[in-house]
Amino acid sequence: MTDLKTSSVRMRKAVKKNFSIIVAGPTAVGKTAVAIQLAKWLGTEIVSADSRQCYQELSIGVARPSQQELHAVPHHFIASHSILHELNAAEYADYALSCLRSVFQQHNTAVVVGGTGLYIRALTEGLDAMPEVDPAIRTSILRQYEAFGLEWLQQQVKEKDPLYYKTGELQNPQRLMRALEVVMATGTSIRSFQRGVKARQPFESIKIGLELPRPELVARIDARVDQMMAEGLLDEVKQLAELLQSQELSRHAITALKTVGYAELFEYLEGNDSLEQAVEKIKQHTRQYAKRQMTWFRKDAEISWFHPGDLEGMTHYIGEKIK
RNA sequence: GGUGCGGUAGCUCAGUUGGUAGAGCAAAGGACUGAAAAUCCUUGUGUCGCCGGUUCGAUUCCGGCCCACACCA
Repeated sequence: MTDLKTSSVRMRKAVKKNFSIIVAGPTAVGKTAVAIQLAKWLGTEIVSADSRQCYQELSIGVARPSQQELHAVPHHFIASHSILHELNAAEYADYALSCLRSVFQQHNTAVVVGGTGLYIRALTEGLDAMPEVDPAIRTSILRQYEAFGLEWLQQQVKEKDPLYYKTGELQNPQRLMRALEVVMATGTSIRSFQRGVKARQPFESIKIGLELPRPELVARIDARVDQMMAEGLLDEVKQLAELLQSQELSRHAITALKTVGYAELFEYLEGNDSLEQAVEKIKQHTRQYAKRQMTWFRKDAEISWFHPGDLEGMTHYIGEKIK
């Protein structure tokens, strides 16, 4: 009798599974609309995987979902953080995972949408555990790099982390500084922490990629940038400039402001470009960004690709997977 | 009409003391483990404005023409 009971409980546990429907794709392809439709269809909530829509201070330029869209389906990781406290992929993974856990208390599916490939990977596969690095070490390295340049950085890495020097990107200051801060903090090469082990997450991922023919995507990007300008992106940037001034901060010190649509308009406000030039650059840089996103997502063999209008195809595909 | 400056890669320009040319940006492809809308890597044949002349050889020198800009009339 008791045996039977425990085995049936076990059965139910084994059958019960949580699914994250991951919606990925380049910027302006139409992810937001698709995610909302899918979330409604599944009767569940959305966790964003967008490294910029999470900032309260950025709205028009990062194509944050509208109030109406946000009311249609509960969203997580949208306008939830401040540019004054920047986050990274690891913090995102922790945050998003706890969002998913709470969604899974009520539902056995969740929709994850976003164009930030690294964040999606961090959430679905986890990141290797890395040692804490004293922020003072980081700032000191950054200051010295700014003072002495790339050659100094390369020399430091060569001396302190020859393994990274042999295998890393020697022209990429961000990576070199990261490698350097880790050896300086721990005495051990960053390579020894990068195990590449996939974490076992409390859900199964179903990855959906959205794709449009390039000319169509480019047309959508151009139209969306024009619309952002019409909606008052320039005012949003001016407000940011005021915020920076009141905090005595340089925009260059805040990575979240190195965002397409913002950096170019700051250049305009600083008198380095005409408004027309700035807008043209926003379009250009958005195209380049979309291309980088496609490069990232294309090599993920787990993604099934759909036209953003093919909702039927997506629901059919998801239905097969979760039944 | 005159004078000056220029016409070289899709764009902005560098250069060749005569042996057919190279940067930045754009474009295309790629990478990516705590900055990721970030950061980085790879890829450059183009009647060197047109027509003549000099020369073994002209994009480079000379002449003419066309075009653009500036100034003078």
